[in-house]
Amino acid sequence: MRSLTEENYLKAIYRLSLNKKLKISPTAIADEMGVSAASVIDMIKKLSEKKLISYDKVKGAKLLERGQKEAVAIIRNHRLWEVFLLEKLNYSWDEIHDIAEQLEHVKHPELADRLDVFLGHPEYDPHGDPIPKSNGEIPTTVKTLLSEIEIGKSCRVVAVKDTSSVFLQYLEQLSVNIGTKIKVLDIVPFDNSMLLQIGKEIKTTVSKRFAESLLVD
Amino acid sequence: MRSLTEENYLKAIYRLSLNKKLKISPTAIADEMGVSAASVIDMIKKLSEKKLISYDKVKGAKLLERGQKEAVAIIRNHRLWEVFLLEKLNYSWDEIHDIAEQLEHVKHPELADRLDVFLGHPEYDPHGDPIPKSNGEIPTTVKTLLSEIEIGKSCRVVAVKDTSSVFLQYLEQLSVNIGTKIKVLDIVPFDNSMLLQIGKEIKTTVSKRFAESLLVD
DNA sequence: ATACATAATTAGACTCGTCTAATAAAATAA
DNA sequence: TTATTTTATTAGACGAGTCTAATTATGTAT
Repeated sequence: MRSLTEENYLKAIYRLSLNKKLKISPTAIADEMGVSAASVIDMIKKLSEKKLISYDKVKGAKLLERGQKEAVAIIRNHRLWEVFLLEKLNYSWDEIHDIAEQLEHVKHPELADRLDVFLGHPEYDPHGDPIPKSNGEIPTTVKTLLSEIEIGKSCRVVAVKDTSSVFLQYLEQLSVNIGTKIKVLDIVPFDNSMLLQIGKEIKTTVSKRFAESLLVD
Repeated sequence: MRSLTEENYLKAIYRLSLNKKLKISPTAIADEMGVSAASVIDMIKKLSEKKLISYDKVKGAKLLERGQKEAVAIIRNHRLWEVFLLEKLNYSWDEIHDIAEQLEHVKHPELADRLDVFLGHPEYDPHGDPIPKSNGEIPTTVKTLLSEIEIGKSCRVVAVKDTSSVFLQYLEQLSVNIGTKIKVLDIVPFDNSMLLQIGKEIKTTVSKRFAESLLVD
């Protein structure tokens, strides 16, 4: 059985490991978790003893197979719950993270899988991050920015990159949601503004900045 | 902010308070929680200081207004999540309790209310316990045992009282689920067995014991 | 290569929730 | 009413996870 705290350390180390360049030092983990370096050292000892991570002063920390598996499972839970909160409970983008942070630690065999089925096997969470599969495999992120779509092509919104409320309100105004179909009708060469057909009804022009904040497939 | 442990004590005291006769003594709480009496004493001090409960050696412990409110909120969460797990994730009766035990502590304003809306304002959880309203009001349990239904009357299954797997499998075999309509066609005076019309298809006789294990409205 | 700065580690303390063992108080039985 | 049993309470310890304040290593710049 893994404690809440241990799980959070694994998650933090996982997150840091995504940035291949960076060495996962005690201080890096301390910053990520908002605790003191001393606390991190203690936990590193504990997780190493449990063979969840390896640690060496020069190379830093690294998830071992079991630790990696557990971290990914938690991320999977987190992202599935985010989808649930947004799609089923109509929470907004900016609220779901904190709640999912709690839900991700609820443990029961099958829970993630059942949630996955219930949600219709979503591939991305509402922030555009891929949802790991049951076996721990993480679909290589092929999410595309709307700004990369060519004239004449259509796509569907899978996530937002910017979650500021101004942006979200703008989306709402344009009736853009996850799943909304968008066709790129034209691109203005001057500033790369895009003329879009949003769903069936709306036709509008958006800035390059806007197009770089929407993820589509 | 309430700790997990504090919440569990409040819940335990609430549960004990339902049995009006019983004095809520440290030992009673210890038994309910599966901890030592010494631990309970400590927590009683803590909860009293926080004005969540009152305590007096002779009268025992009692929830104060705030404690009561918090306990009921947790129960509400628990029961709503149970409905979710059963109805949406297709978990079985005997699995939902343990998961709900974890989910009930997830905190966010509106979470319970949104879940309530999503589930269509259920009145009972799958064990037949009433789900407290948002304002803390608990619908007075008017659930009836199937055994109390008169000949010729119809009712709908709202919950089960017995959650043993033999019983649940029996129900499955009879196609009895929450919501299933049952009409009492006859009662055998000898042993109070009941002849039932279950849904449209099935007509069968069940024992008194069976009829006392099903809750209907 | 020495000096200064940063990072890692250790030591010791604190809080929370738990325990066992000892003691005090109350309830019950003889 | 005294003896016995049960319950409440206190004292002291422990593990988990945290902290601050040393201390020791490591790096970096001059």
